[in-house]
Amino acid sequence: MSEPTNLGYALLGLVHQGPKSGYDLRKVMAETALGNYSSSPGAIYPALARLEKEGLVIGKEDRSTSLRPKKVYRPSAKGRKVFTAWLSREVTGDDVNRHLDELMLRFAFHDVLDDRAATHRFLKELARQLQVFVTELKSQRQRMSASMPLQSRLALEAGIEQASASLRWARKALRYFRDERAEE
Amino acid sequence: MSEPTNLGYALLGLVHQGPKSGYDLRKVMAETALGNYSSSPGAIYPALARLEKEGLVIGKEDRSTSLRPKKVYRPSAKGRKVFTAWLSREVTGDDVNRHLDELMLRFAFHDVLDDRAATHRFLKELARQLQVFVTELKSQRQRMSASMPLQSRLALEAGIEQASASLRWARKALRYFRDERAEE
DNA sequence: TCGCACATGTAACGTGTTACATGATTCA
DNA sequence: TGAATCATGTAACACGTTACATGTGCGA
Repeated sequence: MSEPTNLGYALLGLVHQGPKSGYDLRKVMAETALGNYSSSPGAIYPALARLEKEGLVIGKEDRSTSLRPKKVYRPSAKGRKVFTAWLSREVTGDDVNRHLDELMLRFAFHDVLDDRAATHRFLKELARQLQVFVTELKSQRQRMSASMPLQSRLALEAGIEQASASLRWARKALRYFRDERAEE
Repeated sequence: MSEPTNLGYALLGLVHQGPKSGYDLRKVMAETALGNYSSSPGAIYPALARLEKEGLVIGKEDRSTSLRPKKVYRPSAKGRKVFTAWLSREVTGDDVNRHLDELMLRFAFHDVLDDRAATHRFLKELARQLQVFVTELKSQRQRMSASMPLQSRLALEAGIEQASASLRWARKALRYFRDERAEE
């Protein structure tokens, strides 16, 4: 029915790396940068329940250890399809502007695609859109900096620096996914 | 009763720059980087209503132009106090990790404080915490990069680059707020 | 036996998103 | 007269936060 949230996609991505229980997932979320998408039980467990209800993951009770039975999740065929479709989505200007975190999340799981050309395209488009974004921010600075207090101007500067850093990163990352046949 | 959200603080900050209607605020939000905190009427108008209910802003009907009366907001004394208290809050490690956006929002409005020493302290602490954060990310990279797919490793790298860019920016910005008497 | 890590959930709450609704004023 | 802009809102909905609840197995 409805689309997973970023948290949902993060969880779906993690179970692609091997079957995991809710508790396992919580730990990974808490210990890595993925923690930005929350690691609290009040978010994780309902998110898993939603993924299961939508048929994107399959949960199996596991009593192998005599512990309280834990539920281990793995992606379903549909889950794999939805996930790779998400990974393969076009990179839009709006994404770069407002949802850069989601783009980075997608990139972090791009190995699931196992398609160097697709990742190359992703980074290429990301770099292009970041370039546009940086240019926009700079023209905003030019237009408005005279009328802004020093602090606001510097805050805008911070945005420019961060976006520029992302752009440099994307260009550097591109080198790792250059296609074998020189493709441009 | 309850604390304003980032959107609430953004609006409260904007009315410090001069009385503004909901529509004015929507325009500013839509046209600037503040747009990250939403510019949709379904967010702005309820947020303003909350600020008014909490006594942080005062809304006045304005019929000066014969238009449909528009409501113009300005901060109350309490609103100014709450706002400056927010601006003056300590910079914590958790903030840097998960709420860097809020820190930048606070900095962008720091001119309201009109206190160079306070802004200097803010940036100093921000730089310190960013340094800690970058170090943490780098040690995470060291510990885990061997077991991660190339893409995840690069995504972590992106986080490091962004945080480093913020750190460089904070150090540069510090120079603008050096206290007159050399204070360290 | 005491506390900690393991393990899974629920309930209330606030808020942002999307979509809808309404109406005045200005200009072509 | 019709469209664009000014101007303010409401309602349904989904989701994350916080806090709570419950119980197991293990090591000191």
